Amino acid sequence: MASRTIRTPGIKDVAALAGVSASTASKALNDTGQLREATRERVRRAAEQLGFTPDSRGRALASGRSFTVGLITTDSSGRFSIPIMLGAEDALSAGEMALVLCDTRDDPLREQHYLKSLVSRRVDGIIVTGRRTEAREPVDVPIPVVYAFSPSTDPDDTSVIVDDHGGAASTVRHLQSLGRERIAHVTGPESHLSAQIRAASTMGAARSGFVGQPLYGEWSERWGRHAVDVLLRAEPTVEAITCGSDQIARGVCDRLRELGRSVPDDIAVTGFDNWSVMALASRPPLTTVDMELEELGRRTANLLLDVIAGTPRRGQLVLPTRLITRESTLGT
Amino acid sequence: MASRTIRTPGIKDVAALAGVSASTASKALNDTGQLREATRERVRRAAEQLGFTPDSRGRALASGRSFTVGLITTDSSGRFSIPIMLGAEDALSAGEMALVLCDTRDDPLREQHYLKSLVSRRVDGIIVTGRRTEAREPVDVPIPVVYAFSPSTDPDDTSVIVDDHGGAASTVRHLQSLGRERIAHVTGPESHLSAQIRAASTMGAARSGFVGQPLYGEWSERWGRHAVDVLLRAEPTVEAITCGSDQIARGVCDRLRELGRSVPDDIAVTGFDNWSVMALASRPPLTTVDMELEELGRRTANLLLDVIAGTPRRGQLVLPTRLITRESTLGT
DNA sequence: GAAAATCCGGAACACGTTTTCCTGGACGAA
DNA sequence: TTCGTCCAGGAAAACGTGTTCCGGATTTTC
Repeated sequence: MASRTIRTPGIKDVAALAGVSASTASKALNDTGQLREATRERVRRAAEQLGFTPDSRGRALASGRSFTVGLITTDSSGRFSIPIMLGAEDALSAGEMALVLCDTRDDPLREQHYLKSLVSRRVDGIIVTGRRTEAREPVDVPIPVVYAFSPSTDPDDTSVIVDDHGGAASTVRHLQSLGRERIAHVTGPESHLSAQIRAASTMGAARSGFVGQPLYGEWSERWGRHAVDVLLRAEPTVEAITCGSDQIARGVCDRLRELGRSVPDDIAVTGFDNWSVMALASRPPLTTVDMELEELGRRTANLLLDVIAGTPRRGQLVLPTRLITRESTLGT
Repeated sequence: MASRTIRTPGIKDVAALAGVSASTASKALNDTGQLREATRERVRRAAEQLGFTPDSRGRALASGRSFTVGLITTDSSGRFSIPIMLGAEDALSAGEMALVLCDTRDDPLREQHYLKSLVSRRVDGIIVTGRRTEAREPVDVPIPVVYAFSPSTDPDDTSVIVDDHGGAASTVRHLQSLGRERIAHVTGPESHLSAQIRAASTMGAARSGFVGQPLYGEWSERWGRHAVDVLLRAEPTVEAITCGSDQIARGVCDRLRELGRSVPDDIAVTGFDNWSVMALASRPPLTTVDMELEELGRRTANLLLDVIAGTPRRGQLVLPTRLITRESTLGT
């Protein structure tokens, strides 16, 4: 029993080595209290020598905060949640906050479980994000919550969302500035709010230039290709096609090329998402709308930090999108 | 000063309501100690009535564990880290463990920072993952660590890696079973270990049937398209092309179709990764190798739990891949 | 030289839980 | 009745830190 298990040194060990009390050591390391500089330095050296790392569990207990926030996502496999997550993590880590990840896999039971776990961990706040732009039921926890991408149905909650409307309108204005008037729109399922909004905004911006009706389908290249056939049969004079996603736009480009129509000379095409693997691999590369999701994640995190700090900002914050112009409208 | 700020109820509140001491309440709720069933029930009811949620910070302090593990990833935007992360999170959450996410963005400084933070949080263990299959420097922390995807250079560390060799060989055997003998290989940069290994294994499995040399390039559709031109010029009699990634394979298929060559009737094609957005959108859909990364994440997490529990399993664990057969080799 | 102001550092407590040890009572056996 | 055994539950310590308060020492002031 001579040698006990080695322990990571605590503040008491540091204090002992420096010849002071634990409380003095705490003050020295946190630059608080009234201490002689010499003492401070002595403690610092002792801490360094022992490789002291403060135990944040103790700190959390003492401070009443955990310096942790939870991220609840209904689908982290999706390409929307990921950048949001990364942006949030980035902003939080700057504030010495850790992010614990909870993927509910769209299961309400799992969500309840995770919420309970986060409450139990006394996280300082929670970010809730989803895959759709439809508003979602607010979560019921005694902890600050901010919603990202999928807003809360309660308008008094804090939500950060994408400006689908502005994004769609920006593609139309861009095309109009290039002299394209007759504009069509191909997008995903009509049941998706984002598809509806983008379609409505596109029609609104194109005004009388809009040809036919929005073509609703699915978020796939296959649908994009098929939609071209449908569209050209009905509206052979179309000058530009705005698409609800880059996948659709890529399908549109592929089909147009197969039909011998030049993009953008004959018909200009725009996408939505700036999903690089689609937008850049498309032939030609796509002019598209970047939702700046990573920035959205950062903003969300900072908003959450504000709420935690006691200065909440209620309501929906709509973040602007950015138009990325490439060959599919500009040519080479 | 009559009413204090509302607090979330602690175990003492539960104990008071049930008319017992805090320690008794703890025993009742944890099914430990010697208590009358009636007392247990009384405490449970009190806890429920108050909506009591145990504070895991206190528990962590008392138990010496934090029930938290860290995940260090050098690139979480990449499509390899994500599934690993999700698999790990899945396996860990089953064990009531939380996962804190640390994206180093390939910056050694950030990595150091995160490691320090995780040590400070006294996480029970750390998972380190990367974007490449090359071995990486081990991290230096007094905490159990398991490496996923990118193994540690120290063979005594615990690492879980993908069977690149077996995956490549499985595509060749599949093609041979379909009667294809003359097999070529198009892959990414020769500087990438995974490209080298997949190429070597392909050649080894194809034996004398291998035509020419492996074509090294980049992980892009563009390179896949270009490689077809190079290959057909040099080896017009090739019967199958195995590719180092689905992106390359998709490019290969596209170019072959443009040249009027049928896939798979004239030339069969295989990919690698089973990246659905590539493999399924390709025309035709790709036979490819699924690295089962989510399973890899789960296995990694379970291995870490073993290490934490005190039964480490040292060395490299090579996880098998799964061949997914689709029209690019089978036809319709 | 004495009183007052200032500075430094330590003791004690708080945070919320678990765990170890202990006590008082009930009960059975001799 | 007395002793021993067993059981239910309480008191206290432990985990590691931050903070508040307080006393002693040193310096300043008259």
